[in-house]
Amino acid sequence: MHEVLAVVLQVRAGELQVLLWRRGIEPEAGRWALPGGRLGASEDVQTSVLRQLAEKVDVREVAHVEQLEVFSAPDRMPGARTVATAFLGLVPCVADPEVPGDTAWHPVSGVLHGDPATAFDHGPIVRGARNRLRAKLSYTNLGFALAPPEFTVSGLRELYAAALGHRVSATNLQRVLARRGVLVATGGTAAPGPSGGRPAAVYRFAERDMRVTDPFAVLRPPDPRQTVGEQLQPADRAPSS
Amino acid sequence: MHEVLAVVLQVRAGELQVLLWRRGIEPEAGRWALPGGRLGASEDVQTSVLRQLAEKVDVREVAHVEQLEVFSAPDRMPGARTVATAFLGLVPCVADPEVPGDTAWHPVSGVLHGDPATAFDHGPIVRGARNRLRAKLSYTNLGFALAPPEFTVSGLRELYAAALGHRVSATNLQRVLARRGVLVATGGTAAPGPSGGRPAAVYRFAERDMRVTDPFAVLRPPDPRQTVGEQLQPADRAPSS
DNA sequence: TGAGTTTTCGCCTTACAATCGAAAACGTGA
DNA sequence: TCACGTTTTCGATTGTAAGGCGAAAACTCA
Repeated sequence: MHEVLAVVLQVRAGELQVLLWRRGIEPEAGRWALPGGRLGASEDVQTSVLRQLAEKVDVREVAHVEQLEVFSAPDRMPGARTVATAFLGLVPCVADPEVPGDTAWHPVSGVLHGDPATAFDHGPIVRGARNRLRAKLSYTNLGFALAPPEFTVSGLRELYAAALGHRVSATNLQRVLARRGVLVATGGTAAPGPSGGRPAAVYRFAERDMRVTDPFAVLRPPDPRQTVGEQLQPADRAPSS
Repeated sequence: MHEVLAVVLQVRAGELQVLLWRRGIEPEAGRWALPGGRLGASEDVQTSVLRQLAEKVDVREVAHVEQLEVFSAPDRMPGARTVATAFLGLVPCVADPEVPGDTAWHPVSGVLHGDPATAFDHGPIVRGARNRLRAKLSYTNLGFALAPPEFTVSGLRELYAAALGHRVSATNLQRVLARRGVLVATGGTAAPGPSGGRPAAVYRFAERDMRVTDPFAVLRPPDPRQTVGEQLQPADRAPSS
């Protein structure tokens, strides 16, 4: 038996949260589980996870999906042996999808400390998803999947701080992402807050597909034409991990 | 049905090569396939791929194994629907494992151009493995899995050049890896070549387990104690991708 | 108009990769 | 034995990018 599981993450109330549903029946009744389900006969795993997610949230609100890892310990679940392919899904913070009654958002930091208790091996899966998100926020333009279409630098700073779990300098964020060509100024400005202050410039992400922005400078080809063997293929541009 | 597939890579004759076996029976008879096979009932996918690999090469020669990706297109193989979990395996260049008669090493650059022809979707799987190796060579100490226990900088340079597919500066390689604490001088020197020259210093890798050495400087915590939410767990040190 | 607030910009420091050149250590051949 | 070529290693320099700090800009409210 093969199942797919989705770790859907969103920054809500200044905190990184994960979508879980409360199991009503045994085994593990009362514990919280990741959305997902059985892989269908005529779909691949990515199609399957998007289909199953549609039962929990509006799929159009999921801005990015990628494969995480296979969990296959024989005893990871009671009953028939089940292999799980885990996915990471990201929802922009402006979306507020309607969720079924048994489903709710929970802060990731709490879940990783057992609050609330998770079913089966779903806790480690959430940890892996959070680690992947943190890493990719640093060397890709993945922020687009957490941010609204347009935003201010300080708004984006709060998103990054929540997702990364540490302070982020707005000055640096602006400069680093601008130099990499990730951020583009729209020209507009946002209304200042109630206590005044200079109006913030409005930005958007240049692209809304994931792209590696930090080409691991260490061992970069010294000259584009000095590569040996075959040339770089388009598929090589964004390694899945 | 679930199968595991291994992309076993090694630098041989100055070139990155992959271990393939020639299919003798239909379907796809005569084409070259990745080693692997059916997932057993009482093993997880990593155990399974190591077990199946033991039939092709001596497992003790595989210095590093990691999960790549799940391939699950319903029509990826004829017959019963089969989901494949692909793995990357690395063999040090000094090893020369005995392989069965139907099995042989092939240069990755040729395989990616259809020489020799590969079975099913194994071509794209090899491409994914090569891309993963190239990326991780740059920001981890993964070189230990391709190199002999002891080596000279110029020897290591050739390995990196073969795996990465572009020229690598020996001077920079030495300094970058030394500063990161990846390389350690043994104190010994290698015998000079037939045309003389200064004897090269002998180095080894400080660790033989994969470790991320470039902590994505961009959005690093400004101070270790300023992280919000939970602290970093040991499991967070080496994200699997 | 002045005080307070928030954002933005410029300068400085630090870290690291890449390049260049010199010095060190060896073999070969005159 | 001594000059020469070869190969490796080390030091100095340059360029790029990130992080930190503070000043200036732009707004609200009293």
